[in-house]
Amino acid sequence: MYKAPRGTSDILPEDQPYFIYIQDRAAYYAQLYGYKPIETPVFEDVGLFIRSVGEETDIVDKEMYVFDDKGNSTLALKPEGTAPVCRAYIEHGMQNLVQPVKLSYFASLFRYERPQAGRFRQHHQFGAEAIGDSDPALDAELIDMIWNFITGLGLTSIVLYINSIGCPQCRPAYLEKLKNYYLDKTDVMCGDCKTRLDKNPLRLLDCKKESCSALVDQAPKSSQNLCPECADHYDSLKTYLNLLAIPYTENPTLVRGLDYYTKTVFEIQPRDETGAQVAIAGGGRYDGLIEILGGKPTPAIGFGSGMERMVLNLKKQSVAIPTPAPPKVFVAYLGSQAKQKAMGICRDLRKNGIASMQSLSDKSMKAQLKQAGKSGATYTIIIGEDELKTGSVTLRDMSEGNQQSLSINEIVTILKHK
RNA sequence: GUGGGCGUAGCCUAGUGGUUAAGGCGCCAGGUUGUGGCCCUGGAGAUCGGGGGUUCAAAUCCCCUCGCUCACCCCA
Repeated sequence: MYKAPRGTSDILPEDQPYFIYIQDRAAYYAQLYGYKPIETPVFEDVGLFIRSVGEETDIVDKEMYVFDDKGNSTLALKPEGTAPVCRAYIEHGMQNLVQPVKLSYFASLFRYERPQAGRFRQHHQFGAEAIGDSDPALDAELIDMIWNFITGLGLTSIVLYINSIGCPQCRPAYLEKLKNYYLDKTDVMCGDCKTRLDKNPLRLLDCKKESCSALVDQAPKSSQNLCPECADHYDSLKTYLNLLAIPYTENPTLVRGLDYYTKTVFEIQPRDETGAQVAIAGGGRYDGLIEILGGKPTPAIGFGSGMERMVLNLKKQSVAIPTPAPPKVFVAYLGSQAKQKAMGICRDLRKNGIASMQSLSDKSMKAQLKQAGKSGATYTIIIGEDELKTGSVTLRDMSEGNQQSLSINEIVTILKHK
């Protein structure tokens, strides 16, 4: 028996309304804030991700699906959405458009990792990137959009965390300070943190281990070690968020796993979650990325939001979502002549935009009515020998249970007005 | 990659060494020669995740393996 590969899943009809709902709302907000849709390939040159996300990150180091194609290109299923959009920005000369260029996307992303609650090998994100403007007002506007989008879904008890992790001017000095702080404490650090000290010191700050939390509390914070430009940027962001009435929580231990982030970083999470992989959305500024990828120095900011995690929280919070409309009409028949009439009636109903179903395989009337009931149809049209003789159909109201005889020629017109 | 929990029909669950593995939901059919939702009756559907071992006898005990799941790392 074949099964869906580990970490992947079929999004079955019963879950589709959630995804459709989220996509609808996302597209609405993207449009509302002036973001234009873009779609990039499912796979890209592997170098794009190595250069942008960072060689030392887990995403590149151990989570990418990499393969060689028959033309000896080394490709990777995209593990994140920002780098491809930046590649497209550069490739299509979008620096010649009015800046910032605002782009939004839906994408399947692939990471080879052990699945658990809210984490998969293939998942879906809604993301947006605003490229070509360094003003913190843009940061605020983007955060405003994602905040309104997520709260607009009906999710409650969510919290927005923000932080600033500086820029190439101020971060090196901060990282030195951080390392020096930890250097003489290695005997009380957990094993993971010892590795982090060497490999990715920023990560020291979000160690969840009880034993390390005291160290984290006392550790120097990036937001207090910013250069004047970054400090101004962070202050302005907070001013603008206040102005927009977006509730935020400064979180000095919020760091992001991708190398390209600068200045502003943020995450949206459900409140009071004990588990760890709870971020519904995350993003930040990446002022150096376009240049790294071969474009002119261009500031930018973006975010990604996980659709599966939104679904998870919508279900957890029992948020009512729009359900798809059932067919209005089910057409039941008895006999081969009536079957032909039934098919014609269905065709005419559909031509008039009336969603219709019929059974097609000569089932008993009882079975057909049962199927009609299950389908949720408002009405059932019944056509058998009696109706054929008189050129009529029987129209049954499925919730009332009553029925009437109507001319076969009028049935479409009548149903159009029901 | 590391650690915990769990694998019995499509779904949920009973059975923890002894005949043909039980029930509920769902599905199909009949009760109603053309009428759903309630009820009644019947039916289909399970190599008890897979392999090996112990035993007269294994869903049940042991070993291995695969899968699912939760957590860690990391991330949406």
